[in-house]
Amino acid sequence: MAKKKGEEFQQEKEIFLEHIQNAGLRRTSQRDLILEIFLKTEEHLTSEDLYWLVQKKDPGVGQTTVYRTLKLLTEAGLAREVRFGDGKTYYEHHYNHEHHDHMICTECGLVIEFFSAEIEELQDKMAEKFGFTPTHHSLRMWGVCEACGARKRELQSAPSGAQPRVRVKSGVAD
Amino acid sequence: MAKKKGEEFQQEKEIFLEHIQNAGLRRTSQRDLILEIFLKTEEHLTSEDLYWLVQKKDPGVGQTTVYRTLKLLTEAGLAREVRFGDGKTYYEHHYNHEHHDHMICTECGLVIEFFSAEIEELQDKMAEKFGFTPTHHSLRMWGVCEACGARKRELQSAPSGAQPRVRVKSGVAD
DNA sequence: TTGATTGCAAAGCATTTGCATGCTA
DNA sequence: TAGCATGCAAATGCTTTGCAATCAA
Repeated sequence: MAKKKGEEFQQEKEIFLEHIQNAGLRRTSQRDLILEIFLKTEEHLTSEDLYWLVQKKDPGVGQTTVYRTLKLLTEAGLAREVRFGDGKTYYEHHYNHEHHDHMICTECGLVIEFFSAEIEELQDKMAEKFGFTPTHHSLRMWGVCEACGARKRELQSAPSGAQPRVRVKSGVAD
Repeated sequence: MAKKKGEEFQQEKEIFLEHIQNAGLRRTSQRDLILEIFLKTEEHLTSEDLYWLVQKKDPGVGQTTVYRTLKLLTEAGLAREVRFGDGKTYYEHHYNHEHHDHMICTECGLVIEFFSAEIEELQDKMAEKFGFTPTHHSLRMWGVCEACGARKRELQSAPSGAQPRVRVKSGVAD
């Protein structure tokens, strides 16, 4: 649990530095800090989420820099953008993380990550059938998670207390 | 080709009227016109696309009404919202249209609709495994379509002439 | 008549951009 | 020192909302 500062995520940090050098960019304290906090947070977070976390460490860092740095991390292959249908862009770890897809509970906002090799295979087969060469994809399912399903079955009409972290807007999909 | 006004899409129109009545809403000339034009257009279109088409028939109709009516059509089950990654919301026909997913060419903007019962089945199986009850889903693949792939293979370095209808932003996904 | 509907303008939100200042390499 | 990076404010793009006037039922 107790690790020295800077000892973790060495691989990721090297990747970032390399990307920065290859692109002729510059290393800054802000970028270091944002990367550090991003790597430490094993959740889906928005630019704003990350901004507030960064604020706690260094109130001088601006929103814009967080936005820009997240783009950078994405380019470097460390982060991946995802959307769950509430209009915000979430970021998740990408490096050393197996590709996966998402189920989103429209009741409590829970996000379940899953992976199915069979589905991926069928997708590729489908693409091939159309002469399509896929570079990336996104599969999301919305619905009700186990806990919310059970809760709903019991208390039929009571309004839920906790607010979902991801509130999906109106009727349909994305 | 020559069909009398009002003879087409009777089913859809009835569904719309029914929905309007059930919800205690009112039938208006704007809604009729917007529905009419939406039904006639067998493409993915944004609220703005539809707005301009409507404008040609009745310049008095406002953007807002188109937005609101598209939401209405979605609620009535006649339309479905889709996003292709350019930040806009597209609408497609939903009634009497088999559910399908999308491949989006990041070169020319071509959108291919496809359906795979096997994939759907595996999705449901996956969901079940997590105790998740899905209500709807979205599967999209981005990549290069057949034509663009061929074109790229030939003229390696010439810039493309036509602009894609759907221009996918920056690096990643959604 | 009543209350839903419309269209305009203004507001909202998440994100991006312009620009003067600050700082890496 | 050159020019990338930063942070602020302003701008953007899509969508929603407030509101007075209009109109369907």
